[in-house]
Amino acid sequence: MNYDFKNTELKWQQKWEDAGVFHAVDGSEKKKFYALVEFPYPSGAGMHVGHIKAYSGLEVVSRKRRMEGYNVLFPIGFDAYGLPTENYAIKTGIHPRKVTDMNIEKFSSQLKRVGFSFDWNRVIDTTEEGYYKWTQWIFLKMFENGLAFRDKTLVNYCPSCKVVLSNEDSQGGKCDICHSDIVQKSKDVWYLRITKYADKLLEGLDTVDYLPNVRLQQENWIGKSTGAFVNFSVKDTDETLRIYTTRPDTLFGVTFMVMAPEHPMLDKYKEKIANFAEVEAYRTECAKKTEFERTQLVKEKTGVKLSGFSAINPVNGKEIPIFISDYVMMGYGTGAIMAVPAHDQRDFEFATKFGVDIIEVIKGGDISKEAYAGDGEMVNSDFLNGFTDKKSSIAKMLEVLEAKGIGEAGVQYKMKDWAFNRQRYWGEPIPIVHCEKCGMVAVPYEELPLRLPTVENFEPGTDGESPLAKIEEYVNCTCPKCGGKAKRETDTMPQWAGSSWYFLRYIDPKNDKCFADKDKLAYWGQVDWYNGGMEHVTRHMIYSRFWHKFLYDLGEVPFDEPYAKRTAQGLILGPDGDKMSKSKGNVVDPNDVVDIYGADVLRSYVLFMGDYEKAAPWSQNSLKGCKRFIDRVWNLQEIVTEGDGYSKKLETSFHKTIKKVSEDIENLKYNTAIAALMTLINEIYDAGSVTKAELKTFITLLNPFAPHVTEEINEAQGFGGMLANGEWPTFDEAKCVDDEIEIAVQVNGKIKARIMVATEISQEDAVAKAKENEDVKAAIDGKAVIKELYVKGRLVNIVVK
RNA sequence: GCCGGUGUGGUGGAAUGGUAGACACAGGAGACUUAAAAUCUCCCGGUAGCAAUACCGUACCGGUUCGAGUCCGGUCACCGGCACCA
Repeated sequence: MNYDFKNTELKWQQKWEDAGVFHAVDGSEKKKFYALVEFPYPSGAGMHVGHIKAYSGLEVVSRKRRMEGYNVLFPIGFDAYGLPTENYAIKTGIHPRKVTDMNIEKFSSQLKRVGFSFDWNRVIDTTEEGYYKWTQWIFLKMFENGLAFRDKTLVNYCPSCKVVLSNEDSQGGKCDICHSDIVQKSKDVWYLRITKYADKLLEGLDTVDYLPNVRLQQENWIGKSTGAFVNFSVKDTDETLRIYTTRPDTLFGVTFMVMAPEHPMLDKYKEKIANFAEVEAYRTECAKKTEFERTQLVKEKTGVKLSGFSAINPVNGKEIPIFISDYVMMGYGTGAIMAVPAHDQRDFEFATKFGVDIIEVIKGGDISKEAYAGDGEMVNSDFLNGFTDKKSSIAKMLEVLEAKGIGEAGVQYKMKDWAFNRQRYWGEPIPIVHCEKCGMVAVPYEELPLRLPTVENFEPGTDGESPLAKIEEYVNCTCPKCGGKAKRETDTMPQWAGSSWYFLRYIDPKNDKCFADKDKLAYWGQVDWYNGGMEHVTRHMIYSRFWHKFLYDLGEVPFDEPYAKRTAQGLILGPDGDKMSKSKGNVVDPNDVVDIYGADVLRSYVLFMGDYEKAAPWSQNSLKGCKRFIDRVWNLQEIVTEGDGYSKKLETSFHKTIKKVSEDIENLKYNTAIAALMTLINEIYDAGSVTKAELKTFITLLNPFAPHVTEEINEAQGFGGMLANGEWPTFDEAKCVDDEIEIAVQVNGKIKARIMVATEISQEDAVAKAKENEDVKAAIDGKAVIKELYVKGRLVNIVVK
């Protein structure tokens, strides 16, 4: 009997849709479960099997939860704003709207062919007016609350093309298009003040259940450091040069200071700095370097010593020189550092090259060779000498410094404010108007959405302007405040905007009064389980946690953390072991697999191929193993016999398998769950027959993995109903153990025999029985028994001498 | 450089400190077939042996333990994240 997967799969997909079995019910009496997968970016290339793996994990969990009686929300949508679509539009002249619709169409059909149990009534598209209206709304709330602001930054700029370039497009300091030298140009950009939420984002990690690795990456990204701010006075001025340090214990070792070349104090004192021309030359040199180049470690230190401009070390009143160097960044700390060459390798390299003194203040290293960054006894440090252990006494040390007015405790974060604009067409318009009189004015809420105008030409403008800047009827407007002439902001939001709150919209996707109804938000609450790629755990997840916490502070959402639990799947590599990519030509299209083997085989294979959290190469051969398995499941119908309950032979195996599959699904161990079902089917075939009740249990356990074939068997056998609405099997812990088991017998830890014993055998009986074995007898013959151990259900170990 | 993770057959991978290699792929032998595919049966870490069996074996070196793939210390390799972060 051949299994016709093609027609069967289509048939059940239709039946599920007709019956609406996967629709989440708002406010249902049942317990709720919200499973979230990262919504895809609908690219022209279509989906690859990696997407299928990413969704299959929670697909299995969702199907199991429904059978366990939960009201499950398992939605899908499309994160459709972004560069690839825009670039495709520029190349082909097809409007991004049209391209996006086509791609969404393609992705949807691919997803539907796999039979995912998504709630298709709640699909969202971030580029739809009804959606981005609320993205703009949240932005305006941030603007209103001072979290969205404009500031200057340095960008890679090509003076010839008059275009702002990304780091990727300006490698080696040359423009990718015209190959002329790139310069760093100061530009006004939008920022979201995510740094204000740094501590909340960090503390929130204690209240959620993320994979350890996910948590760690977020902590590193936020990069909190504790230390001190210290004020150095500048000689012959009233100026204070403020620095941040994590090592206030080394203050007596400070022999010079370094300022970032962009430090604003330099311009303020250009009259006083005797060699300002040299400073300017160095700055020009630095401006040519891209951020990428500047952060390369392996280059030699460069810099300029300021003449006529020096500082006073506040701990000992000594005069010390000030340098400028590009190893100090304007973007971290205060843009200036105290240099301690004896105990910081970078300062050491600089001091060695420029011939500055190196003073040891912590014993333990050899400062003639390299800087010593470890702990040790403090020396040459006058009133700080008593503080021997830097970790426990740093707080007390700060008290002393504070009392003397030298500095105070401080905190710094590596995380920077979020640069929130792009000079691109295909993104959410930033709803701000620039008025000559009133400055920046928010577009009134009732005018949202501020629609993205339809244009013919999507090329970015010259001088780093958005394509929108060319559309006069869009740009020119009246100020909502004073009614005078004004110009619209023409930049759009970055790709990360729409995805920062999408999980909230699934809760109430069609609401046009608010982003989501309060009662529905209260009912669905947090996302119970969020799964996605490791590549999104820093930016996307931190950005969305930030937005969510902001909305919580506004009283718009009932929980401060959006995701209760976060896991991540490993990549599917190409058959060659490389990362799948179009350029390498090693991409596997799920449609091809569904055509040849069917959706159930594809679904089973992506979960069976290995540890869900690890990367694994695609293997067309291994796929066949899953095909055989599905066929063998179908063919169980040939050996089905009448009869209720489990047969004597298989009862224990069934209880064990129910337990194993149930637990493995909860622990991302889909591969061993499927393996357990394969083991069970092998046992069934060995037994030669399967009862109806057994078959029903088997197909129910397999249903989350292979829903189509199991529904078909369920129907063919007249079991009634749909498995999608079925009940998850239960097991009896007492029935998970066999009466008799095989245990190993070791002598001095080496296995000598294997014997069958009753499961509940006592230590004495087990040891006695072991000693009856001929091989064991031979091994212990004539030796003194020192110790006898019995590990229940595992082994006997006899230690002899 | 710093912080994580991983290292097991020809391959993907299993193993609460307790029988290493479950499950599957590939390979080999056989059955069925005119033949092939499909299916079914058996074998399948290495060395020696006809075999029973013995010894070796989870990157490498050492330790703890009756017992280590698993725990501890060190080394090497690969992967991921951060990175002149003061």
